[in-house]
Amino acid sequence: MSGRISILLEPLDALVNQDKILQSLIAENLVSDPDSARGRLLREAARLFRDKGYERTTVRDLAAAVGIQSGSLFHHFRTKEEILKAVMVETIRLNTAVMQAAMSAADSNREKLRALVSAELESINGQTGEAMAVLVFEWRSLSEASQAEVLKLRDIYEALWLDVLNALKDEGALVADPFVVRRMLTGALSWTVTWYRPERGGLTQDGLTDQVVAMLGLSQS
Amino acid sequence: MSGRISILLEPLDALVNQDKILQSLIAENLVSDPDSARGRLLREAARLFRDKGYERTTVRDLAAAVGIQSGSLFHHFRTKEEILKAVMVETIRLNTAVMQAAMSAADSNREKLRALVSAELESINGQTGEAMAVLVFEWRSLSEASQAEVLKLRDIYEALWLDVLNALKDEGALVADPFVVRRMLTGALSWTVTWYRPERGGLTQDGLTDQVVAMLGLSQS
DNA sequence: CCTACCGATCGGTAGG
DNA sequence: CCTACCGATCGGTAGG
Repeated sequence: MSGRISILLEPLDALVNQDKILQSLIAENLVSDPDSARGRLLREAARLFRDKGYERTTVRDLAAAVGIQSGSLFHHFRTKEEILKAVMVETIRLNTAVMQAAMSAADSNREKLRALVSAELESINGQTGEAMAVLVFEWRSLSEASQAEVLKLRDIYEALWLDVLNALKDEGALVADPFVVRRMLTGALSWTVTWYRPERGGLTQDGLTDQVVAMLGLSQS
Repeated sequence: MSGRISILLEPLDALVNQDKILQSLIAENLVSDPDSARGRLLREAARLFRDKGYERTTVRDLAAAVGIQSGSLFHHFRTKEEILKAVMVETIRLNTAVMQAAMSAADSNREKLRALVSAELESINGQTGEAMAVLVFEWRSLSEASQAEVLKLRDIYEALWLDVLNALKDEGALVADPFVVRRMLTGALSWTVTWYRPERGGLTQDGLTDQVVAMLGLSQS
């Protein structure tokens, strides 16, 4: 599982697999088609929110990013906050699906944890528009009503993590409390968006995943 | 070191010690006296920035928190951003001093790491006005000129962490890369501000420190 | 999806 | 430290 060939193939497999999942979610109307007007707006919004923050991103920035006038935005969304909510809802839906697929492909709990870490790092730092970092850092910009709505989806997502961490605890592989570990990982992984620059060389995303797993005291199996 | 008495005394010792450090920093004009107009404003600003974010905090919020009119703020600070910079500078100065003291009191590298984790958790979640969380989460709200200025102080602070982590790596106690571990810890520890509520019971700050150390695979000594 | 514009609020200023 | 106010910019609207 750690030979030279799998290192080359894994990212490719993951990409193909992720595209299949995306297509089926679009078909079920759970996420927007990236080629639609709505989809393109959400992708640009996610990028802007991630890079400069929700509060510092104006409706004029959002409109300019997709080449329309600011007033035209409100044909698609009633408020700016609704755009933030949509970004979060679609991000979490896609990621939950991607992670469930990655989990079912893994045999051991250690591999499952590695898959979760890897997928979340990809979602936070990836160029594909799924900005998990927005979900984490802009949470308090969401109205309470929207928070409650997104929280239901988040609970499902978090349950994936807790199941694996609890299993590792039962195995004796994990010493610390699974709940605390998950919260620490949420902070640690999202924080990578501020410093991790894979395009500058150095640590690959796979190498970073290894480091996270090593930090937890779990060998790579 | 882990008897019933030390559990009771440690927090008190830490408080007394921290106050001594604060007094000497005030004497050197490195941080503002908490009882001065400037000091009270910075303390309220830190709390507001931490709780609702810099962008969402208006100059009118800041003025109201100390009972003056918004225009009067600009007698003390030329711009709102200057207030943010002052909060960050004074926070990092105080914390560097507190940490250096904690380090010199510790014998082993494991104890030093524990002291660093404990001090940072206190600075992030404490009620004493030293809001490390602001330094982390509002970094991008700082102008580039101010960032460069604060960065010099941060480098000293980060060096404290890297020295201890590198020593633990050399001892064989740490498996992962010290640099990566420190960045992960930055995210993990600051993220506690969003979920950790010691006043609600449950995990104590000491217990949380234990969990973090346990998560890193380092026993409590 | 555009043009034209709104009321509110923002950070900051002038003069005392 | 206050009163009174500013220009700019914000999210959002009306009518086409």
